[in-house]
Amino acid sequence: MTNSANSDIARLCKEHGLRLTGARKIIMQVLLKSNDHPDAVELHRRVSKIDSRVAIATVYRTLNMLRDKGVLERHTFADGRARYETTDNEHHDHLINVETGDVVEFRSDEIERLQEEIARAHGFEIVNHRLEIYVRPLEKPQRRAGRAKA
Amino acid sequence: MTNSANSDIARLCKEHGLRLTGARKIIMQVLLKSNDHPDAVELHRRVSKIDSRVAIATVYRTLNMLRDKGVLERHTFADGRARYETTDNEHHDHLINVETGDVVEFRSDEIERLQEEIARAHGFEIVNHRLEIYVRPLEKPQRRAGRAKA
DNA sequence: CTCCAATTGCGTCGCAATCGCAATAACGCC
DNA sequence: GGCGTTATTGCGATTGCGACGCAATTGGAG
Repeated sequence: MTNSANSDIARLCKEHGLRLTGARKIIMQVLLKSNDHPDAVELHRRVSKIDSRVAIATVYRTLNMLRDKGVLERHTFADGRARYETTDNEHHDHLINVETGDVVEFRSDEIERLQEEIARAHGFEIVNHRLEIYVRPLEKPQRRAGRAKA
Repeated sequence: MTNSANSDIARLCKEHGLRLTGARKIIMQVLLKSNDHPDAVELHRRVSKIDSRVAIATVYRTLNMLRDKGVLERHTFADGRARYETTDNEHHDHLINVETGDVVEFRSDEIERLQEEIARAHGFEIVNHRLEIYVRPLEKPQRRAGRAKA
């Protein structure tokens, strides 16, 4: 299992003319197995668990590099910290659970299309966009007047 | 012209039980006449032009206060800095011209509705949302292959 | 005019992110 | 395998935005 990931990482580095260093290996390995949307500090925490010598500056540098190469995407949600995810084939937007911080991905072709329309109507073309919906779990339908207990 | 603005400001302060101080008068006056979406530093720059003694900390404090009172909205676009605008009656989203930094407001009921749908479909209710479309002016239709001149 | 709490200005802090630089380590070459 | 070159790293310091503590100032009610 680590095998395929390893070769992916090696290939990625080769393709972009980057040295396959220890820090890079670990950081990319952690990234690839992260399905959530961790921030740099959280990533550093996970990386440190594997090799505590890796500096957070290196995490930031690697993250920026991978973003520049198009391997990663960086999102800055309302809490301020930047969070990362590996670029996937298809664009998507985010639902953010304000109670837990969890992120759910979604995609709406209809919204995408409407955005295009709006931009064009204003004489623009879209470079990029971001749509974040901050949400809270729906109360389960209750028999009586539900009251959230403190 | 300064008159009506002045009374607006005075009224705002009264309504919220705030002292009508010199700094406040200037900051609010600058805010009311700003149609763009300035950040705190830019606001401070403008305020300083009127009274250079006003500290940026006061600008931040006033901005936060006004946001808490619902008079202002704070947006954090992709560049990181928070930008402010006076709250208007109706929610809107933003088109941001990446070449100039200019901001255009728009609203799409259809997009709003779709968001509701999506959130509900995932078992959430919307607390808040933000949609920013980063755009670039459409090339004017040209006769020949248009080339943006440097 | 007086008094006192609200407000301000200044300096400092906190946090995320970046940077400069000396030390280290990939990797092409032999 | 050993070498030399140069990218990369770790460290500490720094930046930039924003917030805060505190002493000095100042609205504005009486």
